[in-house]
Amino acid sequence: MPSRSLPQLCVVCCTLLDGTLATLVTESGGSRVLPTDAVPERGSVEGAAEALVRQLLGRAPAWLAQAGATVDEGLRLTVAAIVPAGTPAPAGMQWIPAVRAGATVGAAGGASVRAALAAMRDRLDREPVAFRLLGTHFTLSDLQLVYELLLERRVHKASFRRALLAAHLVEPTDTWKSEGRGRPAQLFRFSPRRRRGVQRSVRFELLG
Amino acid sequence: MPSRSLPQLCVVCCTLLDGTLATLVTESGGSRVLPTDAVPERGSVEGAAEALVRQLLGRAPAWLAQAGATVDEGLRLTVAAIVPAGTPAPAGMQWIPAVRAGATVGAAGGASVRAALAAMRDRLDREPVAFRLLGTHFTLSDLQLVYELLLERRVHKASFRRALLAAHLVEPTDTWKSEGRGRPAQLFRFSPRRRRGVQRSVRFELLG
DNA sequence: TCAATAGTGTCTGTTAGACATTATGGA
DNA sequence: TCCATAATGTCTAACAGACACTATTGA
Repeated sequence: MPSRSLPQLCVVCCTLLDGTLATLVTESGGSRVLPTDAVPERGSVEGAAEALVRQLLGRAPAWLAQAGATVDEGLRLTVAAIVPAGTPAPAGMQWIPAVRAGATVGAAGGASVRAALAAMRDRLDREPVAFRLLGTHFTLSDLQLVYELLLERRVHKASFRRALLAAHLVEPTDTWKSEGRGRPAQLFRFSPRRRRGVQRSVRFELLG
Repeated sequence: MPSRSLPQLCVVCCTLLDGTLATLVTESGGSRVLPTDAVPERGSVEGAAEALVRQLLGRAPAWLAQAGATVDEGLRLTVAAIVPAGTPAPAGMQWIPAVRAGATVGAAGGASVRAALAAMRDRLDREPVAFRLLGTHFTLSDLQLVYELLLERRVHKASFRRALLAAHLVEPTDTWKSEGRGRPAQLFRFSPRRRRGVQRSVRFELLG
């Protein structure tokens, strides 16, 4: 039987750091690579990715999603993971800005980072991606920042808040956060919808 | 080295048949299974899926997308594929309605079918999924039917046509299709947008 | 008082969805 | 004539985006 490289599992672990999206990389002899492990023979892809994050950071990710598979030099699955802001990087690892990560972790790693960011963006309106990047309590400005980072575009403040509250997706708490200057911001909690809102129109965002 | 089952590539090949979505299955000793091949050691997942469809049906798929990976008993990648309506099933294979396929091809196969349908639905507004299920020419009623099949909900006719034409996503031809009864319908062509339309609002379709 | 950020009220143009109506074929 | 399907016109409520404004803190 010919030697066949084992399928690899590559995790793009993202968090919020200094107002930007950051990705976990391991320093490996001068260069940086994404954390990787072998795909197990039993279980699930998500379970293996969760175990890998837990082994690296000491805590389970708050959210996970598959982001694609490639076979350039052996099969390689990419999983996007989210850990809440404030998780420290252990020795030998670093949080680096996601926008720079693509150029830092090699060609295959860069493709994985882009695929993971796309997976998070595509699920932003169906899964609690933004809420998992934040903690349990957050201001609406925090939440808007996360949406703008993931969508890579500006979001209109008044419309954002209106739609958010109309969907009953967040609920206010009785605490406020003061950041030095400016009016203190009210803290909100994630409030999962009971039922899917009526989806009305059909979107055509099609390129060529 | 322990024997390790090779990664499998499973294709959920869909087409339009008698006004429903149909999926290609192979008859294998009384039971039906999804077409499967080994994942190659070089190349790409999409390339391998395309080759498998070409080998089965004698033609390349009109569209492809990865739909996920599972490791219940060995690694298994699922790819969703589309071939245009009218492609005949070769000997030993069958088109069966996609809604029934989930219960026909076993547990793992059923999960693959559901994942493939979800992949098509999720990309419906970004990629020409519906147009690839149809031929080069189609009526707007045909197109609306495909959207309704993939979204699994009714679509409002007037709004659908308005949004479609406003996006310049289709262009009329000077031919009409008559189906026996009723007024003949004008045939349209797919007309890819040059640039992405301005994306405005943020959607919150979030469940719990 | 000023700068900075949070949050709201109002207006306007766009559009989704409802509904009715016309158009055009076959039986 | 009747039926079936295609296609369009109009109305209304909802809503996105713009803008201006108020609110509340620290410096």
